[in-house]
Amino acid sequence: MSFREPVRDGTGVQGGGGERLSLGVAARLSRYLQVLTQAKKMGRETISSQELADYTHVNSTQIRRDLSGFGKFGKRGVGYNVDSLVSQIRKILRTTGKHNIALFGAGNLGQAIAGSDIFADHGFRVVALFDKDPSKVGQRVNESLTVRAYDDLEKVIREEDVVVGVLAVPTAAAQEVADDLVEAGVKIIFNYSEALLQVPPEVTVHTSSPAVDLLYALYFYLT
Amino acid sequence: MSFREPVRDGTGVQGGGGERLSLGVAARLSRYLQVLTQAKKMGRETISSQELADYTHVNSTQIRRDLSGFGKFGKRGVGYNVDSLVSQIRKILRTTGKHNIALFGAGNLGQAIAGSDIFADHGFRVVALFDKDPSKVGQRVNESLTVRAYDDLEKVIREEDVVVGVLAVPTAAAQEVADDLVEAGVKIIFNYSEALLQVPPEVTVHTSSPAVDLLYALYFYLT
DNA sequence: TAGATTGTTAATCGATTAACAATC
DNA sequence: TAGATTGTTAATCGATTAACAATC
Repeated sequence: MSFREPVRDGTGVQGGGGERLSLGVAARLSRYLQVLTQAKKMGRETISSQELADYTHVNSTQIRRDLSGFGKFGKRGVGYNVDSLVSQIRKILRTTGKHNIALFGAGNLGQAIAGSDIFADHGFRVVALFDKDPSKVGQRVNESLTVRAYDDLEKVIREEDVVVGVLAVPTAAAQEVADDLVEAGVKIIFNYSEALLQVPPEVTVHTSSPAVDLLYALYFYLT
Repeated sequence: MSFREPVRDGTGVQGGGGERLSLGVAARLSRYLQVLTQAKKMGRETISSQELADYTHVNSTQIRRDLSGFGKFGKRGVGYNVDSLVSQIRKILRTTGKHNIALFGAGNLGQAIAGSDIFADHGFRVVALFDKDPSKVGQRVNESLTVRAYDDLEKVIREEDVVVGVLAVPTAAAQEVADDLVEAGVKIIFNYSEALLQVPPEVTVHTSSPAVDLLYALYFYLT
């Protein structure tokens, strides 16, 4: 079977061609990748679709179906090789490269993000940390990051090739930063504040919502 | 997926009776609630299904469909009353009560969570903050929270009626805390570490995954 | 071999969307 | 009234699941 020709079979699964994945498939592949990355760190060599299902809360048949649309990655009776599945999914999601992030807000949350591996593990690099508080500017938060002045935003975004802006600022300040990011040409904004951000249609905002997930889990606990 | 519900009328929509919502409906209602809560804070009196769609990334027809399954909450030509929709959804999700949370880890992330409104806005109250570092025990992190000794876990969980444990601890420490929470009878664990937690089937783990959402947004940006 | 797990099919359920009458 | 937006239908698409042969 050739992977050149775009295979459209009505299942929403495609060959390795040039077409876009559906929203659902892309979201699920990203989740598999997260679990696989961590499994790799823990020294796991193989993982079964059932284990992936336990960790991602996606049905194991769905997982096998998602993966088999792109090739035969598994080994019957054994499972999937963690290493090779990671590279396969990265290829499918086209996220094999490095992508630069600018982080806003050097408070508790900003420092927690700067010090975490969550972004780094997936090819994202925090290349700049901004804060409006002049007394924080110049402060070193880890080996490679120093708090920069907010006024340098546009220049830094351009020079460092930043594609994602992450907002760890107070809710009241979030819209202004978002506006400045849009102005500077950033197309993806990750919002950790509670603000409902107004942005042009070509810009994607993702608002982090731990309480939403909690409400949802609680519903099933209570009923 | 561990939650199966009985099939009703084929539309996935139900009357206001006592039945369980489907996973999808419960998840979406929770998201509407988040946006409505913030809209209320901003002084909005009404909101249209289209605005809700913009903020939640759920189709506006889907939103109207979800809501109309429980009653006629909107006013044609006007939209939905924010206040009344908030109480309606809370009623549907049965989250009108208060629920207590125990937070683990008094580092940057733990302090960020303790100082945020995200949980409080949805009826969750952080009633205890634990840390294993003896030098942090007794430290005050805000008006009502003082870092407690990890050894008091079981006693505090029982006395304070804690239903959710939130892990803001290093990845290497997460499994041990999870085990102790399970032991103490907690059924919902919210995991901010990268660890893949092993828990019994009756316990729900939600692992926060900002990088996953980012990967996913990036895919659509790059293609 | 025996046990385990993939890859795949087929049936059903739920989500998505366009369209539009009802009505505020 | 005129414009806006809900509530609802119908068609289609994607997700979910059980089941099981293939095969490691």
